[in-house]
Amino acid sequence: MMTRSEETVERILATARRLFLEHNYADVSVDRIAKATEVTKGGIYHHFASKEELYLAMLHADFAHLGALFEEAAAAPGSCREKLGRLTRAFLSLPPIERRVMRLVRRDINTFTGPARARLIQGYQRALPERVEAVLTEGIEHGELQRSDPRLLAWSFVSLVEVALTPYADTVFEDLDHKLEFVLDQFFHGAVSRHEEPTT
Amino acid sequence: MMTRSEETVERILATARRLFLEHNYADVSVDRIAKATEVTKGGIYHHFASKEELYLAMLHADFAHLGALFEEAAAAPGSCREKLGRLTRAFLSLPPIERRVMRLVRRDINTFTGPARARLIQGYQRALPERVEAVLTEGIEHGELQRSDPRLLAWSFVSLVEVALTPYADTVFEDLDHKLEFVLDQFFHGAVSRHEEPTT
DNA sequence: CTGTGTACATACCGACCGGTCGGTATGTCA
DNA sequence: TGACATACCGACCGGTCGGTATGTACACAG
Repeated sequence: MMTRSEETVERILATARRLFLEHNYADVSVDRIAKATEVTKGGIYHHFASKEELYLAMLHADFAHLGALFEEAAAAPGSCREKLGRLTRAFLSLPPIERRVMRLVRRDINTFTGPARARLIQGYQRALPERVEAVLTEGIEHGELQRSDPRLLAWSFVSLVEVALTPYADTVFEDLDHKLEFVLDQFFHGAVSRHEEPTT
Repeated sequence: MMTRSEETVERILATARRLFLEHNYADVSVDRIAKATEVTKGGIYHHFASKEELYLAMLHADFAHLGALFEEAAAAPGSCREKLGRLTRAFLSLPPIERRVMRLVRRDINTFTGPARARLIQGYQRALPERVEAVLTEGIEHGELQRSDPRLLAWSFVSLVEVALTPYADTVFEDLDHKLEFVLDQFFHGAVSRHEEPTT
């Protein structure tokens, strides 16, 4: 069972997550988080040493959570494409608020410097791009993919997924399956006209 | 010849560009720009109505400049791939500071709301993604590319170029040509092993 | 019932920010 | 040379922010 303290911390983190997703790091004041959580600023500073620590704690918790999810999706057997498909499906199936956490890093990364920044990047890398990279490295070794830098490919893939997350993309695709197909096809086969017949 | 006023404005814009590239919009105070330009805050507010206007003026000037450059690169005749190649080469050949301006929008976009935000997005869209989209639309009509949403493809392509802009990418590729080849190959043909022989 | 630590609330500080404003130095033209 | 505009300075204001110092309600141990 949760102690009252733990529960308060969770409430603060949930509120902070929501606000930080909607606004800039700088535009979300500690007092604002406090009021939205129905706590006071003093209450927040009882649980967190600084605004920065609160922000980082929130992000790293989500990184750990999402990282485990992706790990599981990539672990099951199958081809490179199947693994990436499962991983991406897991991502796209997340509730929007959790999904968008992964974009926060890219947005607010310049707010931090030094070790905090390094940890932030590392946390993000481990949660998503490195999982993708592992799958791709395997794909290259098995001859499924041509020899290319796996990290760069991983970033390309993640970028492609992010494009599919835009509101505009939702107007293009009927459902998640079509969206997923676009991402995978574009990544694996590119945009050129394909002349080979479908393997009926 | 430049008047003294114009010259000062240019100096302010140049300093602002540098600082805004290095730090968040919120973290760059008007006073900071003033000190770095060796002007006072009052001096800046003589030329610009607000911090926001200063920021937007800087970005839109760059958008116009870069947009014209890309327009020219895409205008010359050739296949879809050749056009994108020229456009991307023009981009990659820019001095780093000008190149990175295009990433600013994505980073600071959440700082603004309402019309300023809309204009910002529009300015960026017109300068880069729409040029790419035009080339791709043509490519689809000519049968070079498979039928797919051109805007989504354009964003995918731009994302791919952005990946190639990371410092890590510089450690992977020997020179600009290899980098360009990676971007184009990945976009047009994807990551799978290609079994067809090279067209000697 | 009393002591003691935890979990907050309240009040406040110092720094800083965007923006204003009165004044001044430097022209430019009549 | 005087009238006026432009370019710029520097002090200042109201407001907000992150962070702190202090008070207090309450759970639980003895």
